[in-house]
Amino acid sequence: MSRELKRGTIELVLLTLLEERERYGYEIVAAIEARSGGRLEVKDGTLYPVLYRLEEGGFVEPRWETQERGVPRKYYRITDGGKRESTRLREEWREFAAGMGAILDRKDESG
Amino acid sequence: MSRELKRGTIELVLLTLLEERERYGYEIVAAIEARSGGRLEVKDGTLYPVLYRLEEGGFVEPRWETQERGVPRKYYRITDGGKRESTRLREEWREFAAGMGAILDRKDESG
DNA sequence: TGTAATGTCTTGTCATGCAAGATAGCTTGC
DNA sequence: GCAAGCTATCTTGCATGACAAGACATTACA
Repeated sequence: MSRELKRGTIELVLLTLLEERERYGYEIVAAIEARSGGRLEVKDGTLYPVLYRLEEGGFVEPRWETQERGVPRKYYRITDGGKRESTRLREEWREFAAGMGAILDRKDESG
Repeated sequence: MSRELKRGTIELVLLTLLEERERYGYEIVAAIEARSGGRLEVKDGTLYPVLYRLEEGGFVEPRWETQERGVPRKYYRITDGGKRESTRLREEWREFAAGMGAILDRKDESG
């Protein structure tokens, strides 16, 4: 999938997944691919910087969890501000997708 | 509308409009805004470089038309290769939008 | 021993939308 | 005559962000 198409959408994807429950980065990467039926893929080198941006914006909060075995995991929880941001971004996405649809799907000849 | 969301979609929008008929740049700017119901807007400083990329790729061909009055217009015609590219980009967009929908619209709790 | 999976993080690169400006012809109004 | 505004194309430089590539650490399995 084109790199450029994803631009501006990853924040929304992350916030949407975190609205359901706390998750850690590595888990999110797999969730995105599974949920989208393999249509979307986000690399970890992309994901972590996005999580930091969200954290700086106050949209998510991290929490380290040490495992009995294995590497420690950094869980992210969405904040109230994050939920509002998620709603805003989702609306923006819908508007954009509707605009694309209006251009791509039109069958009449006006304009 | 967010600048980032548009990335990677403008080529498809232009090719789609040019599949209907020959158009010139200034006309395309207005058509995009009108067609999308104001949801999409592309600036001329964006449009012309995109047209050059499409021309370099052999997807469109320009033709100058001198008006009886007014500034000369550069009309662009889509090529066969451009039509194939348009189909390819449209399919890519549909896959991407479907992937986004799968993540944003899911109501069940699996995954 | 080495290979792969899990897990987080950083640096540098590249593509591209657009702000801002230039250029030029025509029209309208003062 | 001249300013303002619309039509129309073009260029330069900047900001953004996805990601390739690598580092690092732990666990598991051959």
